[in-house]
Amino acid sequence: MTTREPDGLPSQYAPAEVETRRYEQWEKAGYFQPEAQGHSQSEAQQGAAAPAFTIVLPPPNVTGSLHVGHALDHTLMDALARWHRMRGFRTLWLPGMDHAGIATQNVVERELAKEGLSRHDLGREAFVERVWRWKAEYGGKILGQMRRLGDSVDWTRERFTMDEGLSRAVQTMFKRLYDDGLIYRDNRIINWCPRCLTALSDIEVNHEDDEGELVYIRYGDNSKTGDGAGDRTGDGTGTAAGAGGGIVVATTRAETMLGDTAVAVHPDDERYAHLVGKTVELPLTGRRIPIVADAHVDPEFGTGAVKVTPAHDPNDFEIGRRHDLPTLTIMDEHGVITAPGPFEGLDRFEARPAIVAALREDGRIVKEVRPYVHAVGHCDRCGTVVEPRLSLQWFVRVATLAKAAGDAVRDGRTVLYPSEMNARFFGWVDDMHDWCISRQLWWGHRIPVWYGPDGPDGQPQVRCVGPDEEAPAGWTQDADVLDTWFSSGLWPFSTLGWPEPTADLREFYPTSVLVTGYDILFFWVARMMMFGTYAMKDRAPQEAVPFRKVLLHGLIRDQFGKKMSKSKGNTVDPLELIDRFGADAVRFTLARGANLGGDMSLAEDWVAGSRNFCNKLWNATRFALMNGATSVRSGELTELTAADRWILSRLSAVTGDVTRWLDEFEFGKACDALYHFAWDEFCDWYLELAKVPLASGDEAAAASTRRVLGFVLDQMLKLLHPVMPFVTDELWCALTGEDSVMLAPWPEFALPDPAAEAELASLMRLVTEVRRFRSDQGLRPGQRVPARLAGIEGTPLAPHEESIRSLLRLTAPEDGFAVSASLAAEEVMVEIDLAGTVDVEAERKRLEKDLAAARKEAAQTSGKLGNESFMAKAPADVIAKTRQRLADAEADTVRLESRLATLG
RNA sequence: GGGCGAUUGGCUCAGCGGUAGAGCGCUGCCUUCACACGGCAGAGGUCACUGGUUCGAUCCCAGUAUCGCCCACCA
Repeated sequence: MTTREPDGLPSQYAPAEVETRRYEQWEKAGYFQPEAQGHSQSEAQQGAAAPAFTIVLPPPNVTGSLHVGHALDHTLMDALARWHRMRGFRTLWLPGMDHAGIATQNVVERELAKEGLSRHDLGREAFVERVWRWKAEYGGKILGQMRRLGDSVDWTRERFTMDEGLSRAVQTMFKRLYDDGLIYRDNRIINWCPRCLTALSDIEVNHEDDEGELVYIRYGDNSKTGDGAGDRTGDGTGTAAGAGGGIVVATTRAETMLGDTAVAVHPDDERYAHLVGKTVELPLTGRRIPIVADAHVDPEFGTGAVKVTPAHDPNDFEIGRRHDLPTLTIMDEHGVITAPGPFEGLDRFEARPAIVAALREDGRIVKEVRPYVHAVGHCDRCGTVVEPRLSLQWFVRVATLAKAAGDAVRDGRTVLYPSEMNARFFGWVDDMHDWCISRQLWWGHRIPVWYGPDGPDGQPQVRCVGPDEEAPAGWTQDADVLDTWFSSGLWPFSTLGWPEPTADLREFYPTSVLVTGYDILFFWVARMMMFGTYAMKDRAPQEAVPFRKVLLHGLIRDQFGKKMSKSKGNTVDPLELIDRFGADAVRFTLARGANLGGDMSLAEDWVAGSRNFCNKLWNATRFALMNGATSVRSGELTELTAADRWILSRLSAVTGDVTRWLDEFEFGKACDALYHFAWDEFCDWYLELAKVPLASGDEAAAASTRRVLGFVLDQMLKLLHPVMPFVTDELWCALTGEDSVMLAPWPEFALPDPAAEAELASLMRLVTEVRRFRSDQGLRPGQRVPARLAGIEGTPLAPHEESIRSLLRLTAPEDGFAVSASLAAEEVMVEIDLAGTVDVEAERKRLEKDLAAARKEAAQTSGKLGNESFMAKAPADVIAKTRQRLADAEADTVRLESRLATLG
């Protein structure tokens, strides 16, 4: 039940209204823009320009909506941005979106299909126009969702990979690479998606284990004697080339045999040495093809003989080049057989069994068919099995670019977190294939190359056209567009105005940190580093890299540790969680689970737990306000009690810890530290202790406590703000009367007090001990019990007698007080009058259990101290600690024995 | 096929060469005047297995098992 209290704050935090109002206020005030952040509050930085802190948002697909992976990504980025803003950095978090070539085109094509149209019915220009219309209407849903999360991005600098400035950047980059000979066009085997009808780069292909068949086929015919291989075989050279003659090859893609133009064996393979240079007959076709020797062949695999299909397999293509074999294309772009004959017009997956069946008509040809599980490439976008296809495409020559990217990490100009990712990164950049960048799509950046009339060499003239150049009249532009990742690779600098020498580029590049899941380290990070170091090569090397740090966080799994996927139905919608628990709760849960390098699981229960934490903060602040707390500066903290000095000492520790953890991207540890400080130390102990002076009637003591309450709360809310922006802003403003905590200076408070910590630790041990007794005795928590704290005078706990009595609900001894139980704790004998109702058996059981534990501990530690090897080799501090443990255990033993004795 | 990581209470995870931690869940008591989205107390683990190094191993090393991820042009 929510009741409205006199202080104006209801007893439960209601996130929805606060979130909407606060976000609007922040945006309106311009806090997200570095220009409006007013960097004058930090004395340390006066006179000097505030340092810049930059994050570019990994641009989500224009087709996308916010999933829980984004929510984690964004929470970490926003926490970093907010933290740096509070520390006085000119902070820019730049948002934007990716045009997502294939994904977007597919979406719009599906929409067209509902109208019975294909993109070809519209034509290129109208189709692209239609995609833009789709974008205007439905695209970018994710941007609105980011506001719900509280993302403090600078909306005035939002960019899109297809907007005019970025398109110029793309064209400029292409032209520079082209002029430097780093872009070329070639006829090569590329990954082809027969459904999307476009080339794909290696990273757009996912390898999955599929069940297939390995078919052993005998090439060459020994039913007739005569030329070729047949007449020399059958001489016991093994099963491969054995009885029956010819040569047996193994294949998983039987249909490609129609395009075979050779059989290859290893040059050192003695089984086949006599066949090299001969020809065999290719079944079903009547063609004779040569047997060649090539070192690529693995003699151990299959029969050691490989069919060679240069037009349909990348390895075979290379073999074909080395041996000058013809390329025979037998399939069209849809994966339909085009080779004349009975299989023409069949889809590749229909042709495969059909061809095996046809081969089987002659019982001697198919030697064996065995089930075979092997990795097959699938289109990243639609899942269709990728077909290697020979075609004319554009490529980036990556060797030098990739090396530069690798060097940036090797030199420490860019640091990966966690560093375990270095090995993966190097493995990738050091062995990268040339990047196929042309796509047979309509949605994307058109390749800026134009073709004219034939030149002197009989080939059409080619010209790469820069952004400020005109193509010669009458020439035609290349029909293809660029891979989406080409433009995203420019993101850290194209968004800041490159290639123009803008002020933003000067100030905010290199960006400070890139935050992303480790799954796209290679997709995207490596490319940005290749392009960034190249585009900025006129800068000093350490200023050329696109980011100084890369934070790679784990993936989010469900509560059972399983990867989330739509097909499993175990996805979590972050917006629904925000609706139910509030954005701060979702953010805190994600940040708390974010351990460097580790994946995290997400369950609703934890979000509920974080929601409870928000509410705890809410009520702690409400309590403080109801008691007249206001924020003060640390200089106003005077007349401090031990409890005050204790909480201030703990605040000092958590301030240092949180700052350090954030600096190391250890969000989980920072959140844990704050959670325990706020809940266990501040709420459960300090607020309870504070009730004594607040209610004491001693106005000086109450005023001092109000100041400490206000100060600690003020600092604590600031420390929490990067991760929980909404609730902290609302509460901090209620406490201080300021407009927003967003630009409040980050706490640097340090007032450690070991003596106070020791004193309060002693108090807590005593209180806990007596509470346990009370619980064991079945006393209701609220029940007042007469008690005497015998012997407290002169101990460090003496000043706390009133607090102890308050925490334990102990009343002063009155007439007729009779000790029915006494517990020795912390040098104090707590004598309690239970009016004779003490449960002796329960107490005896408890004491005997504790006594057994204490004796065991004493025996163990004493044994250790009697061990010569231990005493000789263990370090002094360990021995000292062990001695202390023994002393404690012995003291406990004595104490417990005496308590047992008093039970009678 | 290659590389990397994981294996700790019911669940999800921290931790770390020297007395096992958290959150949630669980048990008992309690509407004590900030909060039942709460308070207090409590139960629960031979830190995957087998060896090794060490005075001492959950932690270091080797091997085994299981799981996960990334990379991959052996047909």
